[in-house]
Amino acid sequence: MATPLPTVVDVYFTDTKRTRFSITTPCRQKTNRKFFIHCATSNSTPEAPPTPTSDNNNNNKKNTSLSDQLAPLANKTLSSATRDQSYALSKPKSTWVNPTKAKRSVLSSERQKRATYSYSPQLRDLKRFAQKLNESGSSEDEFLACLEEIPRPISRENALLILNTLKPWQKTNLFLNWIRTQNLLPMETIFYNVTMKSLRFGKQFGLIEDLAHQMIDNGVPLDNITYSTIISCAKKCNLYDKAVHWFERMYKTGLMPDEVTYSAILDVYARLGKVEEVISLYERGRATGWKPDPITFSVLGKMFGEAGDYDGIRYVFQEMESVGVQPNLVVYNTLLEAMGKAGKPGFARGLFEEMIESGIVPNEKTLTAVIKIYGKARWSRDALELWQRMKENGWPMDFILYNTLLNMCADVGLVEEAETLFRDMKQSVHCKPDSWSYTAMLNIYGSQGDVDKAMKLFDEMCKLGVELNVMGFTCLIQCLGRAMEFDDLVRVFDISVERGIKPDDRLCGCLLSVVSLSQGSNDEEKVLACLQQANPKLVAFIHLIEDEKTSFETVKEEFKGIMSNAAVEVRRPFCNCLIDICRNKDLLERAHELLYLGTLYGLYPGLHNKTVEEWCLDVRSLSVGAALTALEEWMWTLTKIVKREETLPELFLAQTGTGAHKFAQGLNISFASHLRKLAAPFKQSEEKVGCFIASREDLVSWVQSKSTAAAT
DNA sequence: TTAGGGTTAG
Repeated sequence: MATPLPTVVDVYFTDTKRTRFSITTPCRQKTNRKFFIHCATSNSTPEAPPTPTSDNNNNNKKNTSLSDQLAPLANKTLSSATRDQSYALSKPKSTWVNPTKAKRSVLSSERQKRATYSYSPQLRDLKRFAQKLNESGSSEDEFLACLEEIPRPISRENALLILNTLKPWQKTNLFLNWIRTQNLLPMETIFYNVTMKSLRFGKQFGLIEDLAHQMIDNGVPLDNITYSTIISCAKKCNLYDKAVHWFERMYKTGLMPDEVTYSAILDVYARLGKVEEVISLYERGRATGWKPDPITFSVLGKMFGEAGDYDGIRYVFQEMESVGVQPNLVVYNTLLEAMGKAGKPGFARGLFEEMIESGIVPNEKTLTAVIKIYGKARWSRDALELWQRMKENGWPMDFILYNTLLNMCADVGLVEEAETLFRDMKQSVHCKPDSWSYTAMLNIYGSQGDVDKAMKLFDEMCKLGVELNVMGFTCLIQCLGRAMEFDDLVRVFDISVERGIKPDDRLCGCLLSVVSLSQGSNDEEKVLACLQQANPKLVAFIHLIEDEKTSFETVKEEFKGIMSNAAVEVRRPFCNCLIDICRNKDLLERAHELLYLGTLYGLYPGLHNKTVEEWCLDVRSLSVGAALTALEEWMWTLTKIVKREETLPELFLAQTGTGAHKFAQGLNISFASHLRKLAAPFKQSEEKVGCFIASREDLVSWVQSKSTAAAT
């Protein structure tokens, strides 16, 4: 569903930074280890730790069932379907405040012990037999016929050996069923657990549930291993509600989860985005003496990363330090990924170096995460240095890492490096270029405007049968549009339609930008016809705004409709292109209306920044047309303020940026030229590139000279 | 993998 379009008022409130939590979890163990995260300052003051209770929790819960004890948890926390955005991370629940009352455990302090078993001495012939079963026909009859030849009477150990060896899941399941129906052995939990593991491989959640019900019906107890297998299978099948259902059932039947089951369910809530529930469960566990392990921290780290919640990530570090857990490779990988998602490339770099210093060797996932972060941050030097280190140290590579390196090259504009890498991939045995690799190359050539190479690649893909997806087509269309090769563009678009590619909002945005480029040429109609197929409403809107008779109210209404239906990430580009289209047609007033509407609906946050000392216009995320419109608007406003003799700051600043992306330069030049046209008193800053500066005196005298000129 | 939990791509 489309995300509702907020107004600036909504944006103001949702963007308001709140201190979401303070750390209340006590620092039980002070360690001397220094996490890099110390460089991030925390304003939160740790509250007093919960007073430890000397008595044994069991004394308090003797007379109540576990499900009664946990009723508040099961009924309130676990079943809560809504996520309160304004969670207060460490606010203790009121039920825990009384320090004289023992806290109820929510998880067992010890992991479930495994029953020991050993295989019979006739291991070899049984293994051979199990192998034969594996190779037998896949029908039930063939399998049962093969079972007739079992070399010896089945014992518990023999049955386990065979169950553990059988694959695929169909055979494991058939064998379990055979043991049960033959009444050869008393059915034990472990038989079911081993079978469930096999079924999980095959993502057979329905069958796992059937087995669980069979256990219940026949009085075979479900233990922590059973529940964690059920939960992890539900997770694997994206059946999170089922995972929650079985977890709640476990509590209701009085079985206490151990740390494995507990972290499995934490992960379920994390994936559901139920951050508050996860924190509540985590802190409840902590408050009753649980020492979480690296897996738990990985779950928490991933959750905060998905939420882009840097405070949350910091909390994970603080908790790890407080508990005395050293991050392992997976925890580092998760937290690196999380840092990237939270938009903290500097901290990610620090964390990566800390990891290397601690002696942990990065794997493909680590390097993929870090290269991606450097690429998105446009840190080409760091990316290239890391790439060099990867080669020197012989760190592991896989095809995802190769493709990530290609994407990084696209992000920072490294064309030759990408070409070399792409050639290496073609020559490699295990990392042949796939659809992702080709798309990355198309992205590079597309951004660079190298039509010949992009089209050559396109032909190569067609010849080799490499699938081209909507993103690949978008890159290609963008490339052809920038090169004004409109006939080829239409041809490529038609091929995409023939291949059943469904145009998404990004492709429409790309076509919209080509419309603005094609204006005034004979090809404008051809491009519009493509856009008409992809998004007819957008074309109707273009016609509407181009008609000078259309009222502002109508434009506003239709604009709202267009933007509400568009994906959030394309709304600003849409608005930018529409403004460009109006300016190309000399519809300046309409351009200003659209900029106003874009601002009203929060598409340009941070366009104006004011402090007592300086006012800044930041047009770095605007198209040329939109930036010039914003500049005009600003000059009009400043003129009015000067004339009204209101308070002004010392300094005025306009930021265009320098086009950190090698492929996206030009705004700076157009902006400078427009400033000259307006004769506005801004000068390119010598210290800060991509910045235009004017003093209050310059501005005031400019306004006064304009007024004098107008009067004479 | 000889019964259970966590990490990589527009």
